[in-house]
Amino acid sequence: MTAPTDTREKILASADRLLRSYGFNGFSYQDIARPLGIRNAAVHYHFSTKADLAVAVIENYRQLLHKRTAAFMAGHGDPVEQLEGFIAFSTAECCTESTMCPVGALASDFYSLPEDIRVAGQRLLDELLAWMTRVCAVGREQGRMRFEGEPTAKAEQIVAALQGARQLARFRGAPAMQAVATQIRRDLGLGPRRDE
Amino acid sequence: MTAPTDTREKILASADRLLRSYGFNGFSYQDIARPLGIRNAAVHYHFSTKADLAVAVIENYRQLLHKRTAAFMAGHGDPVEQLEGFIAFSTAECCTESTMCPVGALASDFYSLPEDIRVAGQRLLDELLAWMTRVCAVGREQGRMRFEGEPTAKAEQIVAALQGARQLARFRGAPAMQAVATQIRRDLGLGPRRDE
DNA sequence: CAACTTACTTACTAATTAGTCAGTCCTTGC
DNA sequence: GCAAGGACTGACTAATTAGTAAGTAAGTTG
Repeated sequence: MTAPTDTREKILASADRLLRSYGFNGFSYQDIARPLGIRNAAVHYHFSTKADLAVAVIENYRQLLHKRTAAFMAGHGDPVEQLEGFIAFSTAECCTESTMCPVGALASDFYSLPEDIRVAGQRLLDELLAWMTRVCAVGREQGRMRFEGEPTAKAEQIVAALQGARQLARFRGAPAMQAVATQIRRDLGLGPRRDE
Repeated sequence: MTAPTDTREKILASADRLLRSYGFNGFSYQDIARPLGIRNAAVHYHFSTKADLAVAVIENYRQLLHKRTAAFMAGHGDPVEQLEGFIAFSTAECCTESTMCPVGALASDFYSLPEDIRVAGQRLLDELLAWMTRVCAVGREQGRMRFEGEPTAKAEQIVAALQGARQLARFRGAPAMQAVATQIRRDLGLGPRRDE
C-alpha cells in the first residue's frame, strides 16, 4: 500500500537525469513538468522545494550504490570485480547517458547550495569512499592490487580520477574516460581489460 | 595606448572568481556589478554577452597557464618541479580561494553552454594535457618518474585526479586534496613533499 | 451518503535574469 | 572652442525563475 505514484517516480527519474546532466542551477521545474505533460505545481506537490528534489535524487543514488556495495562491505565478493564493476558503471553512465555522479554535478554549485543538499552529498561521498577504501585494502591484502601508501589515500585518488575523467570526457569525449580507467588499472598492476 | 580600463580588469577579475566558485549558471551580472559600484549595463558595455565574459575568463586562465608552461614546452626546466608547481598551484587555488579550474567549473554546465565557451574550454584543456604529457614523458626519460603505459594516459589520469580532488575538497575539505596529491607522487615514485 | 485525502490544475506573484537603448559626462585631438 | 569617441548611467523589456493559493475531480473510508 501507499505505492509511490507513477508521476512521482517519473519526476524523480527526470530530475535525476536533468540534475546530473546540467547541474543544480541548470534545470527548472518547467524542464521537468513540460515533457511529462503535467504542470509546474504538480512537481511542487511531490517535492515542495527544488532542494527537496535534489536531496531525493542524491538519496536515490546513494541507495542504488548501497545495494551494489553492501555485500562486499559485509565481507563477500572479489575486490577486483568490485572495482571493475564500478569503473564499468561510471563509464556507462558517462558515455551513454552523458550524466555525472551527483557529487560531480553539484560540485560547482556547492557554495550556493542549501545545507541539506550538501549534507546529502557528503553522505553519498562518505559511503563511496568507505567502500572504495575497503576494495583497495582487501585487494592489496589478497595480493591482487599493488600500490603504496594508505588504502584510504588510494581510494580517494581513484574516486577523484574517475570523477575528474567524467569532466574531461565532456570536453574531449569518451576516450578520456577510457584512458584514465586504463591507467588506474595499470597503476594497480591489474591486467588491462578487454576494453582499450 | 588603449590601456585596458581599470573597470574592465575589475569585471574580469570578479567574473573569474564568480565563475570558478559557482559555475556558469551560478552567478549573474548583478553579482559582478553591485560590489564594483557600477551598473548592470556597464558590464554589458565591456562584455556584450555572458558567453563573451566566460570566454574571456577562460582565455585569461589559459594565458596564465601558458606563461607558466611555455619555457618547459620549449625544452627548459625540471619535470618534477613542473609537476610540483602545478600541484601547489591547484592546491592553493582550491584551498585558499575555494575556486575550481574553469574546466571543472564548466563541466556540469557543459551541455547548456554556447559553442564558443566549449571551444575555449577545450583549448585550455588541450594545452594543459599537452604540457602534462610532456612533463610525464620527460620525467620518465630522465628516470625521475616511474609509471607504466603511455605518458598521455598518465597525464590524463593526473589531471583528472586533481580536477576530481577539487570536487571532493568541496564536500570534504582540504585534506582530500592533499591525500590525492600525495598518492599521485607516491605512484610516480617521487618522495613525499614536506606537506603531509 | 458525508467527510476526507490524494493528486493534481489554473492562475498567480515577486524576484531575478540577460540584454537593449537612448542619453550623458569626460577626455582627447584638432 | 568644438567634434568625436570612450565609458559609462538610467530606465527599460521580455522571459524565466521558484514558489503559492485556491479550487477540483476522483477515489477512500466511516
